Amino acid sequence: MARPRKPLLSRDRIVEAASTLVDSEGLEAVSTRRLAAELGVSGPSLYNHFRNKDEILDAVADSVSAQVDLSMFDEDDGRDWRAALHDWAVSYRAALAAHPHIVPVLAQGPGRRPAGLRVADAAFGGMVRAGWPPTQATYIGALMRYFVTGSALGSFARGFVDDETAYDPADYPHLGQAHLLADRRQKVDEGAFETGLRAILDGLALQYEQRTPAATVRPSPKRS
Amino acid sequence: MARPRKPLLSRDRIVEAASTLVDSEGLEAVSTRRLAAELGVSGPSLYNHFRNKDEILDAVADSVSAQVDLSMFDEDDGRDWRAALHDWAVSYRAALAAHPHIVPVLAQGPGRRPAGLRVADAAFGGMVRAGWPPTQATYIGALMRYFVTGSALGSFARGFVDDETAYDPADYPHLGQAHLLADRRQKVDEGAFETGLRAILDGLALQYEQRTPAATVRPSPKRS
DNA sequence: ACCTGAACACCGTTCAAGT
DNA sequence: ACCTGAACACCGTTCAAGT
Repeated sequence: MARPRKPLLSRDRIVEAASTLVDSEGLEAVSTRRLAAELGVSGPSLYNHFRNKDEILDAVADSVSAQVDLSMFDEDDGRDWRAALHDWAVSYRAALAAHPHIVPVLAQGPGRRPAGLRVADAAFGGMVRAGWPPTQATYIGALMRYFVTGSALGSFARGFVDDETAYDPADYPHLGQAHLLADRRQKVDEGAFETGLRAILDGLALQYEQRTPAATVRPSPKRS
Repeated sequence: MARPRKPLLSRDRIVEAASTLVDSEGLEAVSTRRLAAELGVSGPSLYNHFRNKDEILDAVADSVSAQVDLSMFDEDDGRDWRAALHDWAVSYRAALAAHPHIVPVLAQGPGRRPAGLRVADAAFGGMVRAGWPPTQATYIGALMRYFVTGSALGSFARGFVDDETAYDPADYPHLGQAHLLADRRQKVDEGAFETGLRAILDGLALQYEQRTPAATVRPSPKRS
């Protein structure tokens, strides 16, 4: 056929097909040839739209970042910084959990992914407006990302073998067999996320009270 | 040559060579053929010692977990749970930071990696002995792992392009150009880790005070 | 500009054959 | 038991050729 009058491909179509493939069969199922076949074209066609395979995967990862709700950081949103951070973390984690196979790509720093940077930017802006010093605001955005991506990636619920005999209790004196069951593992992930999120927010609240009252942008929430 | 009287390979030698290769040239440089060449054997030889390439990488990851200091959870260590958790997190992160290229493998849950499970087991045991209820102790081990692996993996210091013009300020109104410079990024990682760790420990301390004083592991955990 | 087939330099893994 | 070369079924990417 060679070149058709209407392009067969577009970046969006490629990203969409790649996302579907990643979600249904995992990262390793994505080869340029397989992906091209899924799109009804030959492998090298993709190189008219992306420089290489990594850029395609980056774009897939970024499309997940784009689904993270950032409205809690809007100027006219009523919530205080703590509630905003909480809601953000929950939305962030939900977005990643919906596409677990791409998380390893997404977790590797915001790098050159626009939506990933937008997430960092929004959180930073929200914290500064709430009265956090810029340096601290940067740290908060980063540490929340560490925690959320870490929890989405390093889930207890994944990577275990569902064969209790694979884990000798003598090797792990404290870790009961119960911890290694599938049901239990998912509860561990949820509990650990909630516990960790609460601890982070409580701990940040202490730091907020003690912060050097340098930059306040609005009336000032002060301590209650 | 075929089979020599003394085996040319061993699991340890393979893991060592793979680690060196991962550290020096990154994950993608590790192919079974390249690794075998580095060891002076042919590719398929590796399959006498490992079932597949993934098992080799798991072993490399586990050798990093094995370097995490766990002595702070020893029965006769004087530190309280908070100090133990702090020192553990710092040692944990240092171990990962020393081998950044294998972190994506390591971060994917403790799975079937013995040393990874031993890390989880030790932390759990230490928290229970300090008076945390078992459920909370499990959560703490998991959430700390999320945070530490997330910070080692998702570092701001990696994945950025060192070309300021690549990031249009109009796209990220709050994120100044300064954030995107290499020096700055490393400081962000350190600051974010310290700030996050402190927040987690402070927050957990609040939860510790309010915990249901149900289980203290010795003399007898039974409440009834 | 955008797609193609052919080609290059690789992969992971299996397997029969050697000792 | 442990290594080999050959082979299979793949890879990512380049490139000249087609429209």
